[in-house]
Amino acid sequence: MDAQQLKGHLDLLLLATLDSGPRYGGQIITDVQSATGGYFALREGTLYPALHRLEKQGFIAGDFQVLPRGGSPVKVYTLTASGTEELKVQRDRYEQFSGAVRGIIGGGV
Amino acid sequence: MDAQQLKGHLDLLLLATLDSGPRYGGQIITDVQSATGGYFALREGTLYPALHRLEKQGFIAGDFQVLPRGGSPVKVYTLTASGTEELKVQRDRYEQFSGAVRGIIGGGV
DNA sequence: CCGATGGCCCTTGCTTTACGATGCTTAGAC
DNA sequence: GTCTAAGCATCGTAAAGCAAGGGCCATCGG
Repeated sequence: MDAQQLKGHLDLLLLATLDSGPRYGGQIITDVQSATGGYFALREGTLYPALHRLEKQGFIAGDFQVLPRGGSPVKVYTLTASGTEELKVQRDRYEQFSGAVRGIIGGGV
Repeated sequence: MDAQQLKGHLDLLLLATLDSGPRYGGQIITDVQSATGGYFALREGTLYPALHRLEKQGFIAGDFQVLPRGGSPVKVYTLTASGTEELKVQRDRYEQFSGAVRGIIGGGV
């Protein structure tokens, strides 16, 4: 994977991941990796600042919880109402981006 | 358009654009913009450094020419053989990237 | 009871790269 | 000779993912 390739698309991926249910950091990394066939291998230094950005913007909400299986409390992130809206916006923006790229590499124009 | 969205994909767009024929700077900007319905509006400060990168890597070759319509000489860039190879590689990489994104935002997983 | 281990969370500095603004060079018009 | 315009090039800035390191807490082994 190319690091630069991910820039500008990470927020979309995180919002979309949380759209299917709340998760904590380690889970997000695992799920993103498995959902993309191992293509996106997020690092902690990538994930946590991104989560904090999204939380600051009110798109997701973090809450420390103790899991049923015990262990230390983990910070579980949940998509908020405005986060659902933002997901829709970012999805549309990605479709525009994707369509624009196809317009060049696809048509040979 | 989001600036960050373009990161890591610009080289692909430039190679693909030159794949349909040699062009000079101003032409590339115009063609990319029209081929994407105005979505990608490249700036000079974005284009020229990128062209120099690609030229340094041997993927494109620049040559000053005087156009039939006269005027100052313009630097016409042509896709090289290794540039054609690179285009194929980058195209595949984009397909992987796109598939990975779809795996997350599409399936809702 | 106490130290070691591991998972999870967070932070700091680095690197890459698109962008904005600015300047230079050349050719043609007057 | 002077002036204008198009195209080419460059410098500084900012955004964001990455690598590396540190701290905390619960569990495990001695």
